Amino acid sequence: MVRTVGSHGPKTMEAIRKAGLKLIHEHGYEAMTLRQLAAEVGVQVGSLYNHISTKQDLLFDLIKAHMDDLLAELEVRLAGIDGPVERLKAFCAFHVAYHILRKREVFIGYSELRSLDPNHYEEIVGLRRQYERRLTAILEEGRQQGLFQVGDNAVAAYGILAMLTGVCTWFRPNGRLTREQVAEIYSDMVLRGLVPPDQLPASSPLR
Amino acid sequence: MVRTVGSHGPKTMEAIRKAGLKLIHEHGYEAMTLRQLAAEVGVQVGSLYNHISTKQDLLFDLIKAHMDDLLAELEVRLAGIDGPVERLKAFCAFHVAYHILRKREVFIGYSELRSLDPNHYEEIVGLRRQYERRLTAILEEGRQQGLFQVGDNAVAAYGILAMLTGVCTWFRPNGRLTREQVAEIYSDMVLRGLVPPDQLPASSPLR
Amino acid sequence: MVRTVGSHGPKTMEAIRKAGLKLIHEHGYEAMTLRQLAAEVGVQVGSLYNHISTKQDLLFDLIKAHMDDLLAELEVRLAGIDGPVERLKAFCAFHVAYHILRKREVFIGYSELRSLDPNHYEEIVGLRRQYERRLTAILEEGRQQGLFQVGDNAVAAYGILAMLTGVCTWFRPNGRLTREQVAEIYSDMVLRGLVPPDQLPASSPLR
Amino acid sequence: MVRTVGSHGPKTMEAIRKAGLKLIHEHGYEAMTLRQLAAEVGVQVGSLYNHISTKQDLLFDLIKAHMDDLLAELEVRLAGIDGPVERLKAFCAFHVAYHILRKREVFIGYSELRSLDPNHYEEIVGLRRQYERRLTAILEEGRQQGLFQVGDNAVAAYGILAMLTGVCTWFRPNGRLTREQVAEIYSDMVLRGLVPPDQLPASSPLR
DNA sequence: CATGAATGAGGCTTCATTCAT
DNA sequence: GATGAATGAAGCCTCATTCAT
Repeated sequence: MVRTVGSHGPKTMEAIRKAGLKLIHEHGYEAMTLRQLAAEVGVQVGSLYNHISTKQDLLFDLIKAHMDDLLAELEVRLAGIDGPVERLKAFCAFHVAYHILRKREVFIGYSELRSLDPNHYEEIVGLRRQYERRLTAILEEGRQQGLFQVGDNAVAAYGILAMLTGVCTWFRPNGRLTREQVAEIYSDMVLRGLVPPDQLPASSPLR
Repeated sequence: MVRTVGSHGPKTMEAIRKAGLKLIHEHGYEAMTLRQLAAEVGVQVGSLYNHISTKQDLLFDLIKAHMDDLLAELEVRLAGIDGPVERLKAFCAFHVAYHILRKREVFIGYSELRSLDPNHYEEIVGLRRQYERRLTAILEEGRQQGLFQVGDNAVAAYGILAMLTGVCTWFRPNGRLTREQVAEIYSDMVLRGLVPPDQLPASSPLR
Repeated sequence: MVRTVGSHGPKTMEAIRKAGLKLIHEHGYEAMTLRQLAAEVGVQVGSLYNHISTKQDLLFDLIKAHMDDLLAELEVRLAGIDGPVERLKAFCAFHVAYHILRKREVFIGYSELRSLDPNHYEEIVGLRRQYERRLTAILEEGRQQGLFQVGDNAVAAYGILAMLTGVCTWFRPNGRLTREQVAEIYSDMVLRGLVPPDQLPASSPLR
Repeated sequence: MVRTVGSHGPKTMEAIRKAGLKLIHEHGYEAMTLRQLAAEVGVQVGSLYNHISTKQDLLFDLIKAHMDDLLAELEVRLAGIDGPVERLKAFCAFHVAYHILRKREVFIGYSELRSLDPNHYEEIVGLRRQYERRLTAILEEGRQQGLFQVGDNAVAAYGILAMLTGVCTWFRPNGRLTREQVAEIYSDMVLRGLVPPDQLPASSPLR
């Protein structure tokens, strides 16, 4: 249990967020105690309340910040990319990369939804729907242009998201495959699941 | 909220398991209290201890029983089916069906792993690996026979499992699609992600 | 700090009420801690919650029981007594006696009103008004019969109640005066404050 | 809720006393928190300690100042008044007026005595006794001159003080009666409770 | 087997107070 | 003189677990 003794002043809030992320990821929100959190930060339990208003609020803050980032970075990534196939590839690559790099936020964002207060829950679910709509819009566009063969638009979106997100479960930074390789493999799988072979871009080797 | 008031005799243990499943699914293991459980069963808290030895043990029992069933039923389903393509289709259909029918067990089996004691954890993870090996074996067989084009065997297995398992997240019993339709859609997506078009069985319309 | 070690079973609730009365009287509701209460009862803090639902509820219970008793016993005391003068004397005697015998309940009933939840507060204030109306009814009756000379009915009632109630502040069980003597002195003062001398009953010596 | 935002300089202490008076009256000393106090003053919690040394000390200051004022103003009021009957009337009128005008100080001075440290408690009780002795001296003088008929000197004093003080409980500034009328009514009641009718001054109509 | 009550640890939160800036 | 953050104790309450009846 690392102890950043003497963390002080405006840095404390950042330390709390970081420690909260770590502990909630490890033990779950319900199982994490503020004693653990305070110890990890290197501070007395009561001092936490100079920075957060409630354990519940800390959870919401973390998830909200994650969702905001996710949406904002996706926007940046898709900007200027045209055509459903290229946009889908970009989406997949982005999703995999983000989910590898911010594994813990992602995990918490999914698994601790039920620990949110009803109001907080609604807000986060709304953001999540916004994100999903980015993908369904691409699928719909591709379908209308006759590029994608999709049994059901929504089912396909759910399936794709679940598959891509699964990367969090097993990816290890120093494993056999690099982040880019994994993104490539997944993008391929998704595209081949949707695009008739003769429409596949030449750049996608059937390796 | 079913409440088997005054449940007696050997039925109580069954009621506890059922209520536990429900409550852990709703609130999570850490968040569920034995008071809630007792109330759901229609019994006083102390009485639970005539049937379970520990809250932790109840969790393990539920997950273990689920894993045993999963493995046993898969065995039954694959029995007598030959050829990687057909076996893969059977696997997908089974996985989807089971995950739809026993949503709560499945969810708990994934999300509450971290709440298990180390020993219990190891045992369950072992069973889970057994299950995954059933899939990788099929993939490997298909690859060796030149039927599947897989970038990476393990990555493909993880991707497939994550995608199929995702069905729990969104499937609603009385929704637009039947269980069979969903199984078909998913099987298709998986097969097309792995099998070169000319190898696809005629029975799989590219609808 | 007396410790009734081993208090058990159905006696515990009674012990809690008794200890609560004592401690709230001594330190005030806000200042009394459940640690103190549990220690006084001879029990762990958590055990209190097998008998009370909340610190606030204990306070309400104590005050409510006191008000119910006060009203019930007054009814008994006034039963069968006729005529405003005799009824006023009986009221005074009863009030003084009750307030001497149940000093602590009385004190708490006054001073901790503000610590009650709004709902509880309203209920108790309603009962208190009922009690005051018993006195104003007597005063009004006496005034209509020309027996009492009262500047203002309500002011007189408040004045009388405040005076009589003040006995709690100073009376000591083994002091110079007996409970009956004090009741007599107070009754006299009240009657002489209201009744013209020629209407005073012969039984009230101007000693 | 007046909020003197940004109160500066020597005015802050006065604002603290005023806010303290209000909040202790409303919630009681134990229930009032320094956070509430600071908010009411329009200052951060820590800043309070530039003006007070302790929460306990603030309480003592407020009560002590009240008692000092009470004694000093009584002295002024009684100065130059001769004869037990007139002095008693003056005492009653003063007591009622003061208790109406400084309701909150009075209330706190009674009800928060028990929240004082032992040393502070003794000092305040001493001052209170000084005040009571002013009344008993008048009663004793009247008795020796054969003007008052008192069953018991001390009991009478307690009774009178309790009655007069009770005015705090119900008087409303814009109610049916003026402060002067109430003082008159109370004085009458007290005098008639003590003075044989033939000794009553002509100025006191038996209205 | 069920119950009700006890335990002791620990949960989140708030408190009065201190002190560097 | 004001501020914000730290402290450590303590607040009420809930928990899983035990056990006599």
